[in-house]
Amino acid sequence: MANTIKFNRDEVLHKASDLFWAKGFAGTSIRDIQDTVNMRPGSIYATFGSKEGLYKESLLTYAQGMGEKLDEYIEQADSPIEGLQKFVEYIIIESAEHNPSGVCMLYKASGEFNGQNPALFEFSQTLIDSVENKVVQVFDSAKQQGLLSTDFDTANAAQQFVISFTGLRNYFNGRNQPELAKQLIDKMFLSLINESS
Amino acid sequence: MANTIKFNRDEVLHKASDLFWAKGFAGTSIRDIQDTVNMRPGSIYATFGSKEGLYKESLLTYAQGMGEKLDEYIEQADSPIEGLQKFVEYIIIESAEHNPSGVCMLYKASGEFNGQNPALFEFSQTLIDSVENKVVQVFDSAKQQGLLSTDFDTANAAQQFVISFTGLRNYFNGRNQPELAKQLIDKMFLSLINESS
DNA sequence: TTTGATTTTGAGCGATCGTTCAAGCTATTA
DNA sequence: TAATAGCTTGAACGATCGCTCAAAATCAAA
Repeated sequence: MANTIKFNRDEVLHKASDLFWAKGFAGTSIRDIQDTVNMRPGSIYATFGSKEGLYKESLLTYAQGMGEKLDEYIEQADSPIEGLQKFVEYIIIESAEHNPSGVCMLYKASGEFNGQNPALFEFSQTLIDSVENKVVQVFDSAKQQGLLSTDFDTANAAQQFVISFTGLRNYFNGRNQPELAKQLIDKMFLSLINESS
Repeated sequence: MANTIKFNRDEVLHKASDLFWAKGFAGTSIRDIQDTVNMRPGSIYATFGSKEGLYKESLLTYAQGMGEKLDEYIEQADSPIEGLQKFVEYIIIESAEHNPSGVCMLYKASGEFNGQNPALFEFSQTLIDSVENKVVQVFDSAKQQGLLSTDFDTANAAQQFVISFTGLRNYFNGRNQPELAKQLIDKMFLSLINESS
């Protein structure tokens, strides 16, 4: 009945996501994309509409991928909070060198688009909010399992977590000091547990 | 003997700095620069060499300007640490709306150039390091004035400060919640003082 | 095997990019 | 006042930008 689609949408989005993550929206050209996803401009535009459309889906792909990674770490760990900490160590220390960028793509987007592209800025903010909400659920889950005191403020802890995590991630962008990073991550989780109850 | 220079170098650099800060390096065109600094391309290139050269000087101008602002706040305050806190409140709360960008230009640069432009990345890292060094001096100064215990770890406090500050700044990028910001800044300084001695 | 709906292809559009440079202008000196 | 050194000007270069679309290719249904 028709010609069939040759590319794998998810694969293309992951590759585009990594490229945008590394080079930013303005710093990435459609020809860069063509080369890394092996598609011709006509197919790209037929599928994603525009550079902005492709970026939007790429950012969502990034956020979902991170969410899934976090789920994996939590599932494998003995407790939700231990899983969260292992996830942080993975992001800041283990995956740091082979990652497209040392900073969170969501914050990179938020910083690039604030005041420049309201639609993409708002979209990035929405995803950032969903991250914080997800972390609240992690703490809630730990609380339900009796791993945190009953007066533990999970919303406050999630907020502190997001702030400290992005601070640490920025600090170790381009800095290769795994043992220091490990120290500061330990310290961060200690403060998190102690100061929210 | 010759025609005279018509522009004010410092004024031009501050305007270029604000533009680069807002739009990023890749997102800013020389024609954008021409319009905001009111210079023709020939003059710009005769003065700064290239877009990269102008950016480099603009980033330095930003860092110096922030350093001077911090000095002002410290001079006006009763203690160095109070000055530091007022400076943070100025950056995150007061100046937030009329600032070119809600995130630190140094970290924006660091994030944009890591893996893309080694020269500019290294330059941004150098300036970031100098910020941390400056904050160490602030804490040292407070210590010398007897405002901190003798075993207060100023290097550690400066490191924690830089991490928390950038975390907070990113968190409040595009978010207008001054009272929450004030709360979290207070909390940050309390932790800073208590945990480094 | 033919038909036809659908996807892929890639040359190329107009706009904009960073940058150059010959020509014009300006203020000091002789 | 004429000469000249140094700055400003802006047209224009080749490259690249995001994007379009007619033509070619593909595969299932008839």
